Amino acid sequence: MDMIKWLLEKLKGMYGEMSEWWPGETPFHIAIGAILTQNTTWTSAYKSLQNLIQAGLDTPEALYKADVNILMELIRPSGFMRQKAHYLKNLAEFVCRDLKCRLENLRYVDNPREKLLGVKGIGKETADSILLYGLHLPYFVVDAYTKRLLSRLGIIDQKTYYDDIARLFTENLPKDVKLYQEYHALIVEHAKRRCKKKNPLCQSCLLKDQCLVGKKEDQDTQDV
DNA sequence: AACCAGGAGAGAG
DNA sequence: CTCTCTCATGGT
Repeated sequence: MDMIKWLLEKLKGMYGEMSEWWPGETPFHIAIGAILTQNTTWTSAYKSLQNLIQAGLDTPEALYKADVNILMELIRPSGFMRQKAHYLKNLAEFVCRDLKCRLENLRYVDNPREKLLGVKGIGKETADSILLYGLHLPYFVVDAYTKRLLSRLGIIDQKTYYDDIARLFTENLPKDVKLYQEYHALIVEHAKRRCKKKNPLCQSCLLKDQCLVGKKEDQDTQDV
């Protein structure tokens, strides 16, 4: 009855291995990308990230000193430029002030997750993304896809909290960073493939979390 | 031409 | 604590 492990095997069978799913040369690049990709596609976030790298604003020091108006132009492609520009500066300020300008030092402090959550602009998913993909620490990333998929499968209901969903994974899987990384990647990869059919219960659609065309939320909790 | 994308913060009740 | 609103741009 371990749906978590069952789902993992199912997804692996469908999409194969997901190695190096989150590109990034440095942990700080991962962190920047995590903020930039909030509620946008990775391709858009990637353009902004490249702009920052090209402008030499991809280090905590440079970002900390950078002019916000310049930042806003560079990250325009990924949307929400006004707030994200400040979010990036908040991140840079935190890293410089509390971590001696090295994000890697977050490994050696107590409650690294709480420290990240203290930065305005870094919520739970962003924090966990930084920890898991940037610092290779065993935190499970939960996003809207994860929540929708699990609720569609009847494993959880729609109002289950983030931390409870994350715990569902960590308690039913070996504590393995690579495994956490791949599992989340598989869920996102799966969600990106839009379902052609409209029947949410058809066998081929069973795992699709966007079978209900045009509906962002399930309009009811129809039992299977 | 609506709809959504690898969310988060702020405000109201 | 639980909704609801806003934020911006780019691609179907």
